[in-house]
Amino acid sequence: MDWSIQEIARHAGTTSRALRHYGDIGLLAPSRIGSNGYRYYDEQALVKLQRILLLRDLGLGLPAIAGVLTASTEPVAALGTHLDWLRRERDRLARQIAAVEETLKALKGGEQLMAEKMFDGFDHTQYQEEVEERWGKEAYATSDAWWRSMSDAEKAKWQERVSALGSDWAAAAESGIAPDSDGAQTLAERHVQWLSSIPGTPGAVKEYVTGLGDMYVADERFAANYGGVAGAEFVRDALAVYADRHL
Amino acid sequence: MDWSIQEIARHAGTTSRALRHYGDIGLLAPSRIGSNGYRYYDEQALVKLQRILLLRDLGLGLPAIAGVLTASTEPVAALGTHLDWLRRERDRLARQIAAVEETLKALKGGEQLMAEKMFDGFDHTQYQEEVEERWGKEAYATSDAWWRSMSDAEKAKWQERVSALGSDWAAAAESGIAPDSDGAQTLAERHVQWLSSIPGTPGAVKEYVTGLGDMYVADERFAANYGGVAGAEFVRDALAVYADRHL
DNA sequence: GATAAAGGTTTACGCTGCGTCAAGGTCAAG
DNA sequence: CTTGACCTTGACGCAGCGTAAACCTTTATC
Repeated sequence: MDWSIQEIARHAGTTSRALRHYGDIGLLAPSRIGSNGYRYYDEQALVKLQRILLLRDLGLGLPAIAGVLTASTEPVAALGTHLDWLRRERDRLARQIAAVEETLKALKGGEQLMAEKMFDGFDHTQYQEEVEERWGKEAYATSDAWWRSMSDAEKAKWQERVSALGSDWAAAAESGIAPDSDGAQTLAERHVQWLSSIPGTPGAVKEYVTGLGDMYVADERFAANYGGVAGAEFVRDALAVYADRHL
Repeated sequence: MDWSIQEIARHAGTTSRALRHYGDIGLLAPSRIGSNGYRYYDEQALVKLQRILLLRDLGLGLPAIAGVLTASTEPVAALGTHLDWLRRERDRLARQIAAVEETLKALKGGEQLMAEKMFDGFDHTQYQEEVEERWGKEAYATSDAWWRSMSDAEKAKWQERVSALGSDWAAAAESGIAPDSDGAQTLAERHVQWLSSIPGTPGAVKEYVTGLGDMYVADERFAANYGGVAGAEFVRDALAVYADRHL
């Protein structure tokens, strides 16, 4: 009482190719192989195949399925792990959808929306003098050209990154951890990397970084981005430690 | 004013490997290649790279990004298409999560829950005589062994499929479409495939399929699964047409 | 008994986006 | 001259099969 590969494939709602694949990876061997090389499957194999397909429908990977089938893994454990992964994936997708929606909205809304929010409040024209004075005209021109070349979508995304960094700093400052703690230093590293990604700036240069830290504290327009003066002080201290250690 | 591959990679927050990859696929070429073969990137390249990374962060595929960069695709269109895909993926994940959760619940809940709901109301012991009479003792024994060998999770999944099929039939019947319409015939095919997946049954045999159709109408315990007698009649007619055409 | 239609076999590339060796040049520093 | 850091070009690996390619077997038909 057995079936050919096509027959069992139709029975179970899959393809002969998949069955050969399962055979290749040792997940489900034919119950019998004819002298002509044909694969034949019996009822036991069909039952096993249905278990495989069921678990696969739930999204489990073939190795995980193999674990369950050989009883080397508890089904509950395997599905539990899998469920965690599914939920993380769902959350990731949800965030990505939100980001794309925002980007699209910005794209359709027009350009000038972004102009004021540049660099998260760091308007190019508004701060032009300051930047030129501190870092030279060249730096400003380069940075400006860079910003202008970005599309709205890119500007929006940039904004997102900037504000994410800002709120992370604010949260860290409020949590009461030390500026030289691992958590704060991780943020400092992100901050420096972010700075380095702006063309026309000195990037990861000690004086530049510490100088900026001072500026954040001194100028409340900047401080606002990090949860006020207290937050800015935290940022400054963390950056100073980081610069001292790595730059 | 240009950077080495590592430098620009750190600037932009990616890896040198990715940059080589982008070069290989023609997405972003180095602005200059030294006599030693080293890749160098200038500011224009950095800007382009940042656009690439931004779009990639939104989940766009590299080919789609290439389309946007070469201005052969509207960013709004590309992101719109992408958004649709993201949403479908999210929905698929949500359904899968629900399925896994249900399966887990069933697994943890114990075994006897399923025993009565077998075959969506088609309890083995309850209908044993009927099955034996119609299809012989062997068929029943085979089918029974098959069912018993399944885990709760598998039984649950099976239930799900059965009830999905039933409600699809009921909906089709109520929608007023003809039994020989494409929609109904698609369901008939699913139905036959489902039947074929039960070991010990004749499977896709004309007499078996049409006979079952008659049984669904004659026995209201079965008819209930398809939205009552009217639904069962619809199923019977659709199956008859299908059997006539394909079996 | 010849022939054609189904169905079977193995072998192997393709897809996504790089990570990760492998094997070996280049370059600045000690 | 030697390290060590950084660069190069291949090329495999991953998940799960889809999809030819090239070639037998079995089955149905004439």
